[in-house]
Amino acid sequence: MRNRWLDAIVYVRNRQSMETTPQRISAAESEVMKVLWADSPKAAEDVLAILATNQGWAEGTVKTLLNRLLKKGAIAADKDGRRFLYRPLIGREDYVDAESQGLLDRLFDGRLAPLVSHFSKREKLNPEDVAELRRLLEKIDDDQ
Amino acid sequence: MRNRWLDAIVYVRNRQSMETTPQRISAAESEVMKVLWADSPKAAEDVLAILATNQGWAEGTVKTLLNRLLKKGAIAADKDGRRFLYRPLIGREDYVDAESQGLLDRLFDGRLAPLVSHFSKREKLNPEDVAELRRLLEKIDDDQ
DNA sequence: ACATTTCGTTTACATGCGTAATCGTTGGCT
DNA sequence: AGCCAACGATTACGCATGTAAACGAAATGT
Repeated sequence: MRNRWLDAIVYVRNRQSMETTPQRISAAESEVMKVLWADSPKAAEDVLAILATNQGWAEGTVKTLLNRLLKKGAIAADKDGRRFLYRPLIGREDYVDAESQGLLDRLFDGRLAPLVSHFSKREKLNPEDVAELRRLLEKIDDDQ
Repeated sequence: MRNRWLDAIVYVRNRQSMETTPQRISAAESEVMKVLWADSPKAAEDVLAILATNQGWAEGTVKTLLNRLLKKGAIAADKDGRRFLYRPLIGREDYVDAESQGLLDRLFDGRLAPLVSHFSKREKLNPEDVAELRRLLEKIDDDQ
């Protein structure tokens, strides 16, 4: 059973080879994605400015990550004069969705309630959280 | 800012060096942990029997993983005649907790409600899930 | 025109991980 | 006593990742 990629979360197809080559977005790469999701397109310089500050990364690091994301097809680069502007190709919602579902699948039988239950048991829910969840459920009910 | 291990989920201290060396439990390793959490102590043979079936792993693979977990201090091995019996040193609850919290921190500002909200927006909540969540909230309220 | 700056591209390198095979030791069988 | 089987320990190896530095080409300033 090929299960090397059971944990593959967000993946893309490599379009030069027709082979299906799922590629995860790594933790470091996802920091870059976050920056682009927050506001794009952005030049490498701007991405660097943000990540240098909030992750302490050097220029080379950010460039490598941008390139790896390009190869993985997770972002695109559009020429803008002498430089490129980068923008995400995969949506943040899809990414979040896949990551979350992956965690639920691995740890909670794919369902949300057991996760909430776990948090409750571990006393990680303060009254505000509970209130917020309650409001959410009400809204969900209203909607249908 | 050293943040290489921001994502470190479950970690242990290497006791020969006093250095703090956080080590994640990898995906494959966590499969071994699952087996031991389900029932322990267990001989390598028994762990293998399970993982050979449900992951398709060869003997060498399982032994490597057991050894890596030992080195990481995530499990212990107690001599039982000529063989060893393995048992977890870190609790499943702690592991699950750290993994879950890690995801929430990375994607949902550390809070649970936004995750639930995300699932709801993505229409990943069927009525049963909603009902279950509602029951949970009631129970939580009752408890305090 | 030439030197310099600025980008993107290529190369680097240690460590972790998935996935085993092989080695070595020790107890048991004949 | 010697051989075999069973187990743990050691070694292997390619790919991913974190973390860059070095290289090269193009644009810019002088």
